[in-house]
Amino acid sequence: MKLITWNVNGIRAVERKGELQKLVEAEQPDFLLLQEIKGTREQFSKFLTEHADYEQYYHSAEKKGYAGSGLWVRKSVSAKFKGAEFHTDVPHMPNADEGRVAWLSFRLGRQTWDLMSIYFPNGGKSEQAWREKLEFYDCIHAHMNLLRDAGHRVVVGGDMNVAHNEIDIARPKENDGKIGFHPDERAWMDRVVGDGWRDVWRALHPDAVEVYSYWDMVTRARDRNVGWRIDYFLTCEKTFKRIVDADYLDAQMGSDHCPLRMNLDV
Amino acid sequence: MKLITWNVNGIRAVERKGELQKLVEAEQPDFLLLQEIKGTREQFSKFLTEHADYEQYYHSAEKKGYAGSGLWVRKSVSAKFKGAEFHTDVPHMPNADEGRVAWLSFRLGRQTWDLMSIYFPNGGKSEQAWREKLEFYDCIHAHMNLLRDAGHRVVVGGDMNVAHNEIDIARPKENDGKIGFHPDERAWMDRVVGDGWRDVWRALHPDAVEVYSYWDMVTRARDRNVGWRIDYFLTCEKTFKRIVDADYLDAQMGSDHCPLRMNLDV
DNA sequence: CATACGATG
DNA sequence: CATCCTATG
Repeated sequence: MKLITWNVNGIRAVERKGELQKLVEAEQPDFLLLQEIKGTREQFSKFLTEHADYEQYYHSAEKKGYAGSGLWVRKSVSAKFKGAEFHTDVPHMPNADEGRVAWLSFRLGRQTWDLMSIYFPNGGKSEQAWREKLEFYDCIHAHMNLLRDAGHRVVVGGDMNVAHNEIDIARPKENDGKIGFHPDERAWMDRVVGDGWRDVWRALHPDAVEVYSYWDMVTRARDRNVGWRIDYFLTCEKTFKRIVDADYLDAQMGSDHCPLRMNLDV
Repeated sequence: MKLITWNVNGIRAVERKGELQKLVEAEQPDFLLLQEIKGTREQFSKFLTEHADYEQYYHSAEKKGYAGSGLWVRKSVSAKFKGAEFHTDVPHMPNADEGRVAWLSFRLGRQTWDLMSIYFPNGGKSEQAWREKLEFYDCIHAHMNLLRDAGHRVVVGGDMNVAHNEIDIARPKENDGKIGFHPDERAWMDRVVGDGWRDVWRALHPDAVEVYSYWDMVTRARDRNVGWRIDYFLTCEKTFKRIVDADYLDAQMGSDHCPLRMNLDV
């Protein structure tokens, strides 16, 4: 089972550039988790809404052109699901109108799976936005635990807008305390990992350096690989045991983020 | 003496495309009258503000990125001026904060010249805008008369946002009564011409058809030459006697308008 | 369709 | 630097 998560920075933009098509054709993922779709289904082309091979779910922000998330499932895969449900609501979530969660729940055999595509807030807009980012972290963490405690297999993929450790960021000193590398955010990652959740790619590559998923466009940081690893797959232990591999697709262009892929032996 | 008037639809855009440079190098006009510059001097490049061969005057709107006019004078020409003054104010003008007039007054020999670059209002935004467009017409007409009555040689060039007669528009029937071909606007042109002002190009080419200066971008009307002749040079009789020729430069790209050129034997 | 703007990242 | 938005023509 192949899963990819990608912050597309405008799904219409990556489609216009042909980059989304390239990814889908080359990888043919079973699940594609999307963040920052920046639009609504009504604004999207048939490729994004009536794909022959995928069921395409979106959760758009109320505010036009802002944030939003999505989740595609290969039809040949979803055909095997029982009782599949698409959700967008997580209890006690701030920013509930910003379309940050696209969540598919389904049964496969006797197991219930929860697959969540999440675009965590940036939090740099205002003091209020920063407080809501921290709330958002706790809200998601609590919900992940709840699903796991119910015996589900849980996968959370997306742009978490935080680099966990110094190894996950090109300029740790310069960014210490800044949005995206603030102690309070890093402490959340610590708590989540300490709580038994696995940062899949890092767990498989504990010592790998200079691997990032986001680069600042203003400074053309991608040219020099001055990046941040802020896009993750997090899974419960039981799911992690099934992981085959995970890789950042850093050759994929079209966005200021690159996709993260993982394969699962289900 | 070569004069060109051009509604550039954003002077930074025509510069970025290299089209303004092409026009200036190919034509080397003595005067270049500009409309819809859409910006301020502070936003402009050295090419637009510190040209080796031109003095470059601008009148920008208060509202950012909106309207505005300009006037370039070849330095070798302005060197012969006495008492040159750049003006932006015309008495009783509505829309006085929209930068619609860039006006150079100077003496050459014993004669005083007034050369005005004017971007007339479109008037289609609201009822209020329509009323102000008609006011603007009268304000300009009165001012032209005033200068002429003072014994000046007067040239007004710009986007007048009205097609005078059926011959001046590709689809007269469909646009009858619409903004830009409304009886009240056409009547203004009638009054101005009846008052001794010359529509220079039309006076030289009374029967020429299918010659236009503006084409709708939405419908890609330029491909089919479905256009409007709304950019003019108007001169007083005494100036008209000195006109050598006039032509619309319809091969000039970069804007939704093409430039109008005229040569004057001074 | 195209040039501007402003918000957001 | 790049995605959206809206206003304007």
